Amino acid sequence: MSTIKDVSKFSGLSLATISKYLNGGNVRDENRQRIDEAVEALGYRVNRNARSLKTNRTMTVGVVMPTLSVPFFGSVLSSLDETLREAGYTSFVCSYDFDRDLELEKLRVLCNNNVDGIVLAAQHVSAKELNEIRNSRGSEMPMVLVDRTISGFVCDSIVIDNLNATYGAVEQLINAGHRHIGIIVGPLDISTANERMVGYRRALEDYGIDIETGPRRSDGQHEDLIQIGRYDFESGYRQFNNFMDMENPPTALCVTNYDMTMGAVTAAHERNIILGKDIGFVGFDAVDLCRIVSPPLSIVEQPTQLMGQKAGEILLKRMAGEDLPHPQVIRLKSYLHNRIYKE
Amino acid sequence: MSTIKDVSKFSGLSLATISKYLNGGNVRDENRQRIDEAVEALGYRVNRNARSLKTNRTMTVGVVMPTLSVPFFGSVLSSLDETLREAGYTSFVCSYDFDRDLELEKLRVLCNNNVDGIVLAAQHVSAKELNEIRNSRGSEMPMVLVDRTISGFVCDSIVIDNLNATYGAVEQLINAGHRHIGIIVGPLDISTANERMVGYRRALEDYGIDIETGPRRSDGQHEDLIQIGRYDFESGYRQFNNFMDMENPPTALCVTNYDMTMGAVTAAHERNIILGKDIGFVGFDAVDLCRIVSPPLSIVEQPTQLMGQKAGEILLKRMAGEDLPHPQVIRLKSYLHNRIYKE
DNA sequence: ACGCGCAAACGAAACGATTCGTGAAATCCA
DNA sequence: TGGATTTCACGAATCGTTTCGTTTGCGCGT
Repeated sequence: MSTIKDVSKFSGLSLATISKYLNGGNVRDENRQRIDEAVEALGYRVNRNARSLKTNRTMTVGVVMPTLSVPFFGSVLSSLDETLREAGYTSFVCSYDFDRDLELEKLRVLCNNNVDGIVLAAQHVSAKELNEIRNSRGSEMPMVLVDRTISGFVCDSIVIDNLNATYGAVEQLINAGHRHIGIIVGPLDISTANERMVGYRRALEDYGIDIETGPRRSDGQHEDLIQIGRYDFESGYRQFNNFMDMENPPTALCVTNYDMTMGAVTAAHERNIILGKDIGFVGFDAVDLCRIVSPPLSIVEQPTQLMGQKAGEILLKRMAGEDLPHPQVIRLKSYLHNRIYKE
Repeated sequence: MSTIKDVSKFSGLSLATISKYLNGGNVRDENRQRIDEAVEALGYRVNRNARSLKTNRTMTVGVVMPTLSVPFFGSVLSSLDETLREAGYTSFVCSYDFDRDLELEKLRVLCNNNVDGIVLAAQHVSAKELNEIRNSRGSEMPMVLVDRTISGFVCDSIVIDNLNATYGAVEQLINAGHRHIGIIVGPLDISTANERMVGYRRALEDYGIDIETGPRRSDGQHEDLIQIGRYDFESGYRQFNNFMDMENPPTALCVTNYDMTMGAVTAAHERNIILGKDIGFVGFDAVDLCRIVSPPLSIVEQPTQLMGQKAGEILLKRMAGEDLPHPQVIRLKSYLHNRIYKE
């Protein structure tokens, strides 16, 4: 592999001149040509390691996600990457596969590789650990949380207004006359799941509906209208069936992510339950489905693209050293595709 | 940020000794302690850039995928990452979002960042370009193709035996008595799609069934039993409907990836067609579905985990400098979950 | 007590870039 | 044409490691 020295020898110019030109500086036209020639002839390419050693910048961003098997994150990543790329940064993506230890390890590895910034959809990691990571180098590591936040950790974040997302969904079901409404949420240690549950609770509260409202089981107990899943297909499928197997099933259902929505829809099909007609239904994320299933489903759509873009923009600013008023928290609105069933 | 020099000063030992110890060398017990103390006290962490500059190794692997929004790749990535991680490597994932230019760019960027090896699910890039990339540094860059290959590019690859996958699927349909069988394949510039189509053709051929066999349209023309989709939900949905809208629809269908299978299943539900009963059906990848839908679907399952693992193993060997007999091509068998419909 | 051998510590030279201060050349204007 | 001013090239130091060849020092046997 040829180095800048070789280029220097080949062209008869000094190291400094070559370097300057390569970084966008001005050189005499004649020299520009000689350098170009030399670079071409030698197949020279800068050694990023050497450069980074001097400049303390790698022009890379580390991205850490819970998984890469869920389209939601794929979509966020895609626009995030685009935003960063336009500014000359490359994003390196890691998944921690929902694993606690791996989540921390990936963050550490990225830091050790001197990324210039980090985008993180956090789950298990604690505020203390995150602070440690953020301060694990000279200057504070630029960092943006997406989708999920960690309580107690003050940080730029781009999240969905999850509370109002489910609030709106449930509100719509209430307005359609439902009073006995179930919800399938995700693991409560994930901030989004928790917020979505709160939105559900608050909607019922605001409309004066006791969560325990509705028929009782024959043993006098209320059946639990909040079912906790694991954000996967299986959970949606199983919890939907749980609901339907109740003595007094809810008359409407809200399902709070893509995979679980798919699971619930599948289960419904199997039981010949027409969603939107036989029972009220609002799903999450599955916008393709909502266009295709008939009758169309009501779906909460999350602005994944925007989320990735905003995250990128803020991170870029931080990396550029702009100091914004400290914790920039952007709460994006979701959009409720509202399809009222008509005969 | 403190450097190894600081550690040296703090501990009173020389640079060389510290470095040696940090890289697993032997030092006197007393010194080991002093170094540990110093490292702890100063919060020292090695600078990977400086290290890489000297060693010419970064202990990182670049992974380039067509997209991150498809569970298939997510699953491959997960086991690949695990395999590499166990050997001390970190994998950095990039997606090219099906884009030609981006595919090349990502590869280049990775090379410039001095990854020690590359795993690639290739689509648009040419053999020539790949060779250029592979030789764009002193020694040949270790490289493994997964899932998709590029004709003319000689390289270690882990792929599915796609031909026999569809062959087996179609064979099963034939054995069940079908003679008028349709297939939905992906874009033919993707090697997997092409191979799957060939498998379909060959099965029909081997069983003496003319692809043109079956009833003709009223205008005397045969209708096309090979529909080309784009490997997405939409395609599966649309092409399924295309098939069913034919004058003489096929009596059985093979759908050749996850998203298109989901699309087809959705369309079938909408038309009240029971797959496996009303028409013969074999899908791809959607193993969760096959367990859940009733009657269960016949599904071709691809060994994604194994694929990631094998890719990792071979890459590790290459990076370690082992020279295996040149192009290692591993062709993994898919598994046909065969559910015969019974009343 | 002496020297031998081995293990461990050391000094210094890289690795391949950037950058700062300086000086030479080119350009300008009167 | 000469001096002022700008432009551009250069040398040398530096970033934080690893590593090679050498020296130091410890323990042991006789």
